[in-house]
Amino acid sequence: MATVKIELPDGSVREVEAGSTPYDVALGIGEGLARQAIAARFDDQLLDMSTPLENSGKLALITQNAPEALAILRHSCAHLMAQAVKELYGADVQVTIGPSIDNGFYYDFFSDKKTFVPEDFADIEKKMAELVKADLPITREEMTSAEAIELFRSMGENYKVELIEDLGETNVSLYRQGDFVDLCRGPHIPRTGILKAFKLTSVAGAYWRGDEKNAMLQRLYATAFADKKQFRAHLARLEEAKKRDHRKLGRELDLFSFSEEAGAGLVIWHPKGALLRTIIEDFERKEHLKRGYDIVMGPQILKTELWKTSGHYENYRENMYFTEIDEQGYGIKPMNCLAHMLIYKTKLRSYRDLPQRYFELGMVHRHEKSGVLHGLLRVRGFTQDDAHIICRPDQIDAEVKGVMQFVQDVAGIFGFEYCMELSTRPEKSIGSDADWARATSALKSALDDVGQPYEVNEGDGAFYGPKIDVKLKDALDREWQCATIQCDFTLPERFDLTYVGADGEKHRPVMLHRVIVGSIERFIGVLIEHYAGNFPLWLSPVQAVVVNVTDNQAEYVRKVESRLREAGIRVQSDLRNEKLGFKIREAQMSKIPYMLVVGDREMEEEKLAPRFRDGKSLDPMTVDEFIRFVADEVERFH
RNA sequence: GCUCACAUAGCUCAGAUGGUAGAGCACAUCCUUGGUAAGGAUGAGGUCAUCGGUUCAAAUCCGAUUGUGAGCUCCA
Repeated sequence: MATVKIELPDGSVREVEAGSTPYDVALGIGEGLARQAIAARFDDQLLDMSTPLENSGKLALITQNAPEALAILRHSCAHLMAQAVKELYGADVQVTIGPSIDNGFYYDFFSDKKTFVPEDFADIEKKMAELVKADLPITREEMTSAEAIELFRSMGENYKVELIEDLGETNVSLYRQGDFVDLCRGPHIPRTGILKAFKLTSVAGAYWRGDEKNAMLQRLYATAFADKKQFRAHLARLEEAKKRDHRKLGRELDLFSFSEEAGAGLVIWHPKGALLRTIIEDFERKEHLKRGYDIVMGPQILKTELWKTSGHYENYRENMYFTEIDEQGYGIKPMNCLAHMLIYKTKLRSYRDLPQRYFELGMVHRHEKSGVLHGLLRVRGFTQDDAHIICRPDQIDAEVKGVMQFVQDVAGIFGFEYCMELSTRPEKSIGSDADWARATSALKSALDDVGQPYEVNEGDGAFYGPKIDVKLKDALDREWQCATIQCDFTLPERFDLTYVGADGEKHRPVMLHRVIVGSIERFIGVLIEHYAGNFPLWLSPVQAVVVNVTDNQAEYVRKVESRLREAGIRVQSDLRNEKLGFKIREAQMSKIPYMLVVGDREMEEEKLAPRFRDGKSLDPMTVDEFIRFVADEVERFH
């Protein structure tokens, strides 16, 4: 009998009969391990515990707690859910695909008879639990594509037939558990009994193969974990995210609202929200001036012809709002670049004048599809911290690096981690192949030079050029697209921008579109969730509230309030006829950083007693001391 | 835009099977002057998102519209 040599992760080598399975190997090491292991990695391939090992190689057993175990477990759980659905609803539904995703898994079903509703979840979960209890073995089998097509066709599973036909393989693998069989690459756990913690979470529509021209499927979302403890931790995370939801906090903190009467996706900023915006916008202006940008402003509407010149009319029309007055068409700007082009063109530019960096906090309107709107994170009118850098080709590299540094500085100030992505030419685009290649390599080399790791998204660029996207990671480790740097050779061409070079000839400049936080609206939404509404002192719209204990101190409180306000502190006083505890509670719930308590004791000493929103308090201090204290803290955090 | 669900007082939510609405918080008035997360009493607040239909009768059933949510597709 032939033997093969199996090397284990600890370096030890076991010699086993050819055709032994990972399960056999695991059993040879220990029964506990054999029970714990759900799949195996052989060289670089993932295998089932029951796959025969015909060659020598490195074998690692994947136990339930291994990093790659969760995806396998969830994928198997998706099969379990599909099995339950088929047993419950039979021929009324067809199965399609069911992968594992970040926080769980889903399975897409087609049915024109059955519509899934959340009330079905309990039935499906119950059936899944039964199948777990039955502890069905999950087995793999291989057959030719023709046989598999025959099999699925006989079962009426047309989507599976289509999948196999498109795969174009000679052989495919199938997994079987009880009466349920599914086309699948694997690997899978050995038995259904291993699945312990799962829960259906939601139902939603999804297009077959993600294409809106295809049939709408019904997607059942669910989640699964190796054990109940991890499952509870996941639910706690969801709970935390829900508490931080900027739509909820936005209302509670009285920052902004939306109005059905005004229109969907149009933000209405309340005093505190508008103040917060103003603080961020002032910060932006200061930071841009510091880095050699010029502040400019363009009009809200520009003639339709100009949008034709820029290519927006061709490529972006369906997202634009148009209006017509005196038989002249205008487009409401969805981007800020046009006016910046016009500024550049107002005079002859020398190579010595470049780069020109035009910065605008520009309000743009885009008709986003109604279904994508989401609080502040996706709106129809928003303000970009937009700039267009018009430079010589030899300056691209330094400018891109400058922008990347800017992004990193700002991310640091707000306490975000970040990652970057490079997006290349999409199908619908303008410009020559050569320009695209140059622009793409310019961005790439800037990324490479600073040693910034990045992912590449093929075909994800803007219609006029490739881009670097920056994703911020918030306190809950969620990613948000904010900054983007886009390289554009096309617009200078279309607008015939030129500069006079050292040689006295006219040359074509290059343009970089870039935003740092992206949209002020979205960024504030992200900030609210990142800080859970507890803005750092320098951002808090209300930094302190002066609270009296009894009416006796009312006049002194008013005096303190005006002194603090004169010192530039954003302060309120709360003189309402309520008990101290009540006022403290309200101030704390509105997440005001400092509550300044004033009773007879403080009044006599001309002091105030600060208390932080986390409940900690400081020793009483004078008004001047508090003013210095606040100035220090603001200084330290930005 | 597509699929499914939802829309009752400023907010959070009750209101089987059709018979013109209720709670808590918030708000107002009064009492209370109370030292670090809710003092008490009284009161005012709703064309049940909008429009249409079915019915003797609609918050409740049906349709359309608007808005919202979860996704899909798209995106700052």
